[in-house]
Amino acid sequence: MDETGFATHDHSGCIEAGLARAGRICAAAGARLTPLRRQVLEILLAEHRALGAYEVLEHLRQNGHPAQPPVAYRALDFLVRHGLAHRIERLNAFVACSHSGRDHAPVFLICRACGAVAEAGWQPGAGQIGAAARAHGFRVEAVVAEALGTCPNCRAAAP
Amino acid sequence: MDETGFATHDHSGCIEAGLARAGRICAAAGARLTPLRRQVLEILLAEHRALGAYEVLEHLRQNGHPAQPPVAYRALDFLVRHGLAHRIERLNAFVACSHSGRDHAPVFLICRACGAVAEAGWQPGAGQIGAAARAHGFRVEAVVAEALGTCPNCRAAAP
DNA sequence: TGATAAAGGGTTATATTATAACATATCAAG
DNA sequence: CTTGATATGTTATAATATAACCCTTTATCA
Repeated sequence: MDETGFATHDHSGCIEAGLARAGRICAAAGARLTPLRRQVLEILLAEHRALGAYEVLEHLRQNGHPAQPPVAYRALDFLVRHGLAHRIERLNAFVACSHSGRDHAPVFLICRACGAVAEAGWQPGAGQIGAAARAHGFRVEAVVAEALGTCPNCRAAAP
Repeated sequence: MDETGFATHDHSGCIEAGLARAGRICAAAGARLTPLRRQVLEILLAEHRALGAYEVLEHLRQNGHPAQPPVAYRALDFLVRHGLAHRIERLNAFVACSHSGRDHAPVFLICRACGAVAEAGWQPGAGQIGAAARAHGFRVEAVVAEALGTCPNCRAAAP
């Protein structure tokens, strides 16, 4: 499975697959997926929404880890650097990556009602941001693309 | 002038035009462009970059206004609600709007080197975010679209 | 006009998000 | 084993943002 979207699915398999994929990516990159980093990724994978760093910290503490803020931020930073998680700017929060490829440019669909975050791929350089950049002579190095709205599940529940 | 981009231009005229436009928009909307709000807008217009709320606050204080944080945040919130300024999520900062129309969906080009922010219009619903939303059955209500990179001036200066 | 509701602004305190700085521990390479 | 690099633990604090309260100004209308 490359992308989960808002569809319901087997979540335990989803977590296992995410952890396995993370192991492969880190091995290939020569990066160390330590128990702490793995645990933070597991926390993110267990939700289908973005978690704030202090929420992650709370989960760590509930797991018996007496962590201080830098512990969460450093692990999250590692995951983001290696493409295993993404930062959602609009929410000051982090979400597990649900795409396989490295170096993808994601666009996020964030549900206001339930907090779920779907991740879709896109072509940086193509489309309207690319056109605007070319028109201004601007060289794009990173893109933040986040849409807020309502997911189909929540519209079905409260239309 | 509808858009400034990264081109150099007459800045005093730029500020005056922005304030005049703000006056028209507020009059049309029945909103009050009070001296404080006008002053904050003027501070934003005087730079071509995004300013943090505390930077705005610092400018207010230098102008003799003994302001506390809520003063800046409330004025910025007003400007954003009325489309006179935009919040740049990636920077936790605010920039004066450089487009005429109300209810436009902006995309921002943010230069890493000089901090300048250019604003381009776009068609929400069209393009790749719209396509991703349709594919997921997601209803988009607001979009954050921000590109980080280098502007032509900075690439010319340090290629 | 004067009462009154609604909006704006002043101020204090505090919540939330994020990082600097330094000590200790663990790992990988020679 | 030792050494350099990476990771983690810990304290303190910086940076961003808002709650809550009070008073003033503005708009509305009997």
